[in-house]
Amino acid sequence: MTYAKTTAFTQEQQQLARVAKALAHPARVAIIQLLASKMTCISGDIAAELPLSRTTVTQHLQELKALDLIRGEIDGLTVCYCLNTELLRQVQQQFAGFFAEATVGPVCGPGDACAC
Amino acid sequence: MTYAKTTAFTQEQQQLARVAKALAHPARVAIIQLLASKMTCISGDIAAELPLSRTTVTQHLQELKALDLIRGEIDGLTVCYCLNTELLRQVQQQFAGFFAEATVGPVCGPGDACAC
DNA sequence: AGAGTATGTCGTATGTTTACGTCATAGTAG
DNA sequence: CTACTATGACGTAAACATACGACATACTCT
Repeated sequence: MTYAKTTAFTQEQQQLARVAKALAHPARVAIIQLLASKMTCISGDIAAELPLSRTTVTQHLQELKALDLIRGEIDGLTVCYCLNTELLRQVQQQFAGFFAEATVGPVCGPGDACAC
Repeated sequence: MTYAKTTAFTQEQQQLARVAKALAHPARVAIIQLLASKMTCISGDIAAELPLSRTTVTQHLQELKALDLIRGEIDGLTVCYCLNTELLRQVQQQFAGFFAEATVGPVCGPGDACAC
């Protein structure tokens, strides 16, 4: 196991990292923004809007779906993806908490507040 | 070039993805939390607090440093890492904006508001 | 049924990340 | 100067991510 030594970290850290990973590719960021901007849940139109092959887009969609950040519902021939706004709001809180924690300190530059 | 087709996405999307990638590993999340919790900028003590070898921790530190999320200053024999709170605040805003955009929609479940 | 369309799965080539041992460097202390 | 400590750089093996073409499935329409 020379990889993924994710055990031994807190659940909180692992969860944050997992979601961050989902956002760690421009295509997935773009997908979420797309789904947010269109009220209607589009399907394979997503693929058409991105500069990637349909196969690759499907792959990104599956990744987001695996984390339940988006949901897919079959509607006849097409598939309808929508944001899981409920979960997104939770994630939002999680990130907000993390950043709040990380930004409380004083600015630390050359000769600044930090005690180095 | 079968990888990193990050061109063709907006600067905003790329930037968000870049930072998300930095947070996409529990060790890096832990490092930032550690630096935030200790007022003083510790150095290789970080390695001692994490369940990873010193080499690996250094690698994660370099990754965070490459994005300028943390700064390292040599103080004699030890090195002093501190959060770049200035930049972190910017990133915080960026994520806040993204999530604000993503969470405005209605909840979309089976038979819910979305027009599928 | 048969043609056509929308999706997802599979295989695969290539690039990237993770983790770590070993070595080189540089300051510290005796 | 010599031994010692703290760091980072280098090399490397294994796991993972990305991108995509080709195939399989399933629904629609005539």
